[in-house]
Amino acid sequence: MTVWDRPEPQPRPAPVPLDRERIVAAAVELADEGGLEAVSLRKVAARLDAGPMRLYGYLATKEELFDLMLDAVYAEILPREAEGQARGWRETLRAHARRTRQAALRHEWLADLLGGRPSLGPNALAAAEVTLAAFDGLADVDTVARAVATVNAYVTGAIRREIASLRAERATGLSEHDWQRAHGPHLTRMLDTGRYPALARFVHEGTETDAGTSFDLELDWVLDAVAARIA
Amino acid sequence: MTVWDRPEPQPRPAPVPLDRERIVAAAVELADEGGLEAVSLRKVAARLDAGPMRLYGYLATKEELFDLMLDAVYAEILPREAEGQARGWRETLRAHARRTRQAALRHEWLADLLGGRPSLGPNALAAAEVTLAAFDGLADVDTVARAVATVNAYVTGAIRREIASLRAERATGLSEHDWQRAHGPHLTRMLDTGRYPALARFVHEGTETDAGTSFDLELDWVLDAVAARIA
DNA sequence: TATTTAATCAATACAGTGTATCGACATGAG
DNA sequence: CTCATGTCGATACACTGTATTGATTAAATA
Repeated sequence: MTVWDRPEPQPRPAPVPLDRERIVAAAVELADEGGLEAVSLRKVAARLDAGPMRLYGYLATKEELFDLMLDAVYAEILPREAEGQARGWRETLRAHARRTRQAALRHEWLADLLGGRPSLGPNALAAAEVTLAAFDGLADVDTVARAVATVNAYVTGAIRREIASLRAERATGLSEHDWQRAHGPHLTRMLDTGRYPALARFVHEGTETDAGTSFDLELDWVLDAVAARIA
Repeated sequence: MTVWDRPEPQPRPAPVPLDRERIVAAAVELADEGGLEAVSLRKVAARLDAGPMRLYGYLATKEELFDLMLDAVYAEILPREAEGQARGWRETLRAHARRTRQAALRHEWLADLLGGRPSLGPNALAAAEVTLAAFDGLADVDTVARAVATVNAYVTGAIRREIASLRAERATGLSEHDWQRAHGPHLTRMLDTGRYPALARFVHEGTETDAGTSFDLELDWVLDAVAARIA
């Protein structure tokens, strides 16, 4: 019995009208401001001028709130009606991946939720639908499923990596490149031990590439891999 | 100033001798038994017959404990000395990915930590070193960095996905295939709405493939993509 | 060796958490 | 107008991470 199975309680002329949408919106606000850890049922309820226990009419547990928040973000990720299926699987997947990344930049806590549990909300399903439909008639179901799974795994991992280093940068106030050299004297000291010669070369000689560009380039590698199996 | 920067306190003839290794071992035990959420500083300390505050001589914060736990797992992931670099980048990367997955099956909480913050512990660095060294002389630094980043992103995402559905299965006591059909009546009902025709086809017609096999196959796709750019 | 200094320890305390319980209350039905 | 249903919010509980504080111990000095 998940959130998606239980109907919302009927609205009542209460001190403050309440529904899941409002609850989730408040939670998303809090998370945008202070990360997932800033989301507590008490604070969410407070934003809605309600007692904490009031929420338990709409949610069975805090995890369910996270599920709802995630699905709310999937709503943002869905393609506009306009940009239809006419563009082929590759463009569809690429666009979906990039929108997901953009959503994660707007809502950094998305990185903590992505891939954390199966997403079965209506918007997550709709996103899956769009993606799968883009392969209609192009390959057998299992190949398509594998293709989508592979790309999604990459997207999840890449977003987590990017957000993780974004947070680390923010915590130290340095760019990633500088941060790698200055992060505590630790990394520098480790590299100077000579125990990581290859790694040292990469840290020193590597080019600092824009995260968005890296994401797109790597994504293209993965899409190429898929293309090779679809054709 | 991170964990890696601070030396361990000198051992003292205390009621119970303590060091980071022992602390991390206790934390890992707890996490193996009850997941990350079962790890509290109080419980870790209790396992070591120590007061909770005692740990703060060895850790500055709970997050640091997680960092140490993650690095402890990286130690398990490192290749045995024997199986050296002679096998080429592809085998090196593949083996690393599979060992990472195996570690995640032993320590499911790894899925929650992977990609969560930059890993700069000695073992994580050693793992990076081995991986990067496998490309020595085969391509320019930036290409190699991109290759490794892509594969790692896939591995992170794929492991999270697998552990997530493993947990969901366990929670409902059903196989994934059955679970998709039975998960709350929700998914079934959603699919029956006809709003997700492509998705419905995949759920009904898709073959239930062993997770390990899927991981390996998809990994090979990604490795192919890398190969195409290295050669 | 005697005394001071420094460090480590455990206890206490605090503010916060998710959620179970339960009495008060308001709403709809009869 | 009365009664039953079901929601609401207060209280309570067990637990969390960690700041603070004195006591106790070991090391350094005289």
